[in-house]
Amino acid sequence: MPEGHSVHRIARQFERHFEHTPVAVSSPQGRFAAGASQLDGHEIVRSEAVGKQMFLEFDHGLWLRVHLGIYGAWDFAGDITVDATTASANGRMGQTNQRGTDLAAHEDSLASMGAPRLTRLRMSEQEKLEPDAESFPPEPIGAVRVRLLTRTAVADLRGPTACEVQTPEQVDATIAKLGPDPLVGDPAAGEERFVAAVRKKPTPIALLLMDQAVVSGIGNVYRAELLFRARQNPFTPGKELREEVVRALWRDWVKLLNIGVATGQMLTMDDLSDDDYRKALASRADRHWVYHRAGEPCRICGAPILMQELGGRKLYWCPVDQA
DNA sequence: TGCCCATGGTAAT
DNA sequence: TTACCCTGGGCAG
Repeated sequence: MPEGHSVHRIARQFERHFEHTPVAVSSPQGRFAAGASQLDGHEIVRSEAVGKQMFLEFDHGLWLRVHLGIYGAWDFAGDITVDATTASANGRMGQTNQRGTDLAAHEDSLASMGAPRLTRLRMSEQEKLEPDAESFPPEPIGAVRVRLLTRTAVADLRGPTACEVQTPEQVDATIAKLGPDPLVGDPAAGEERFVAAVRKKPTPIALLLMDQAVVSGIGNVYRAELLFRARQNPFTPGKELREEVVRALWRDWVKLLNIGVATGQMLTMDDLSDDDYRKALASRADRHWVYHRAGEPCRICGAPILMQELGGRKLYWCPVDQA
């Protein structure tokens, strides 16, 4: 269930630890045996994320496309590192509140806290790094659809919605169906595509933000939080939104995505006091404006947050601030 | 300890 | 429209 930010982080792991070295590809679970044999022994030459999809290019021109879906996950083990960041992408660099450095220290400690050479990193909606005393490579845990193994690192994929070998043409076709991802291609062009797509549709903006053909990478959490941050009613048809409002939604998505990629967490309350910000980092609870807060008081006006199923997903909003 | 649900998209029906 | 993927966190008991 990772939203877009996690997939970019996962692609970065492959970039750092799996490119330009032969990869043994197997399917311990068996369901990807045929695909694995097409890729086995080749080198990965490129790792890309577009929205919630990830693409690994192999040196003979074939690609592996993976979509984690609601509970897919990658487990990395071996000589790998967690992505320690400077939090520079979260817009706080240079400010006086020290949050960026707090965050960097937090992640550094995770990566270096007596970390042995062999570590295990689970990347799904949350990230967990733990020492791994086992021998290398470790036994697959659970139903491993694909195992990618190099001399020093291993990545196990479990429970994906999509996992298939694609030709370059098929990759192009898949990406062509996706809306813009702020971290792929020209962000300004992405903004124009997003604005045009939203403003011609009668569909409620809450549905458009979740539509991967309109914009890539937004999931149920970011959708709810973006709409609250913009103080927009989720049911307003896209075509009725003022252009400035749609542009502001895109720019806020760019901001939240960058924070997510830098921190590995969906931090959506960036206007908190320093104290509350540390609490939000420390505990997973209470870190959102409206997501998963049905019945609880709005953090701004106190009105009970509403929840309604829309398009098969739960939508949360404040009936007063987003009237 | 067991049950339910979840930060999705695909494919069968 | 519904089943599937078949995991893991939260929570009731």
